[in-house]
Amino acid sequence: MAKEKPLSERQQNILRFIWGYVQERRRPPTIREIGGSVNISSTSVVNYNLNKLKDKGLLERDADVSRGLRFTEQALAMFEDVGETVAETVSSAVDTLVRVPMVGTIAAGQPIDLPDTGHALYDDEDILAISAAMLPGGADKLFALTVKGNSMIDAMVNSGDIVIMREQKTAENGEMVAVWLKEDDTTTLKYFYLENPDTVRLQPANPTMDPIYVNAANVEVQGKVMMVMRQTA
Amino acid sequence: MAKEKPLSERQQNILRFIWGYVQERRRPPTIREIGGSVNISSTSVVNYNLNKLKDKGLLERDADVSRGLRFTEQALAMFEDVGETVAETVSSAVDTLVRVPMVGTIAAGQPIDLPDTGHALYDDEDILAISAAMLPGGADKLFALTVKGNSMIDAMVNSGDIVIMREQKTAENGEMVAVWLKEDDTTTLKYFYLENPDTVRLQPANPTMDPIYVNAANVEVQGKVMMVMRQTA
DNA sequence: CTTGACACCGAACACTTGTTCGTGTATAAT
DNA sequence: ATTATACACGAACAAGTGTTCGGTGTCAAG
Repeated sequence: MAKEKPLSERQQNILRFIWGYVQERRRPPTIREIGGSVNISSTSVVNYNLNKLKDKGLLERDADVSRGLRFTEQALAMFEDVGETVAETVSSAVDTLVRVPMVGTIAAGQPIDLPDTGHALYDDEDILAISAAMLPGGADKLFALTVKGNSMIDAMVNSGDIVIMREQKTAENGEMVAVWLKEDDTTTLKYFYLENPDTVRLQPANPTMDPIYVNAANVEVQGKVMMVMRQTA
Repeated sequence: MAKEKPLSERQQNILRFIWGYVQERRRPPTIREIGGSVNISSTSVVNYNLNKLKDKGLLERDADVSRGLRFTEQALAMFEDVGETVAETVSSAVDTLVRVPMVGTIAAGQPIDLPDTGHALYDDEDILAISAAMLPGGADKLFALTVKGNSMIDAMVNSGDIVIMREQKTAENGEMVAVWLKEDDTTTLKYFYLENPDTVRLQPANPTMDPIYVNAANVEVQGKVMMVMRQTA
């Protein structure tokens, strides 16, 4: 792309006019309509300026057709910065969401049923949407479970709470995970620490409660807890 | 509007072609382009069919200009029913979200700073978006606070959790509320019960903990707790 | 069988629209 | 002083595009 000079005032006015015209009439303007709006009486001056805007990467032109103008993505981004259309604003807002399927429940006495790959099959009402900033790492392998029973109070998790998890078979120290304790037939949500190759410390979220130490062979990591949500109304 | 006959196959094909052409090239097609796409060799037959679609309320036509076609809202709704455009799908998805401003913190030793009316002024990064189904009653008067300190563990709320609240000065029995206890200089989050006109029972969320009974005059309700969210990753 | 409505068609035409040409002015660089 | 570039302009032209006209064929109703 040619090295860019700033847009002239006339060129800015042309862009604004084209934008407004497209919003209102759902088609691009003609050379003569553009000229009329910015007080250019000659079609060749309009043509010259449109070619400058094309050189600057803001317009595409189709030759030898009527109304052969189109904004480039760069130009559309420029207009988005100004926030001029609801549709584009909306579209960019949705890019900042992740959509998490509600796939079932979690209770102490059974391992989690992990979801099948992908969740395009879920109905909208089984999808929980939330700001992506709340769930770093993107939407990959996320699912949500509803908690049944009071057995996870040590994790500061109540019955009825929603736990959002990311499928994961191993854990890093300090991560909150769902683990299935094979000998106890129990699922628990706790912070994971590998004390030594044989021993795992599982630390409750409630800081007033003591950790438990279990044999590493007894621990089956089922997922990383990304978020807990409690509806209170 | 004239009594409508069903669209002919040719007319359906014309509408589909126009739709696809507009999506791809960002301008309406010419009479001749339409004719070429549906095997009509005569511009007057295309003209005749476009006028029929206009009579049926599906197109608007501007006379004596090139590419003077536009879908009516009725036609756009028809296409939406088919779910053909991302923009409209996205727009309807966003209608199922609420956007909650993050306005500050909540700690035991101070009353909440309630936000000013409206939150159009907040930056995007201070807005938390979440499925509307999770927050019944709509977006009115919602705000979010980050918890500071461990003093709300009895509410099953950890330091760092996010509390979403709706501004409210009174409470119904069974609602979880933020209350400022004047004599104690304390904010607490508890389930509210008016035991008698003079006495309020404040019930911790943790079912293993005992309630407190306070003089109703000592209690200042500051908002209803709608949701608690804990990031664990 | 006749009539009217509808759908279709080619051709001509009028108008719209984009491109090209030749020219002029101002400014910056050489 | 000269040259190059940017910007500007009116006019002419070619091509694109929509409208109109006169006509044909099919089908349903009377």
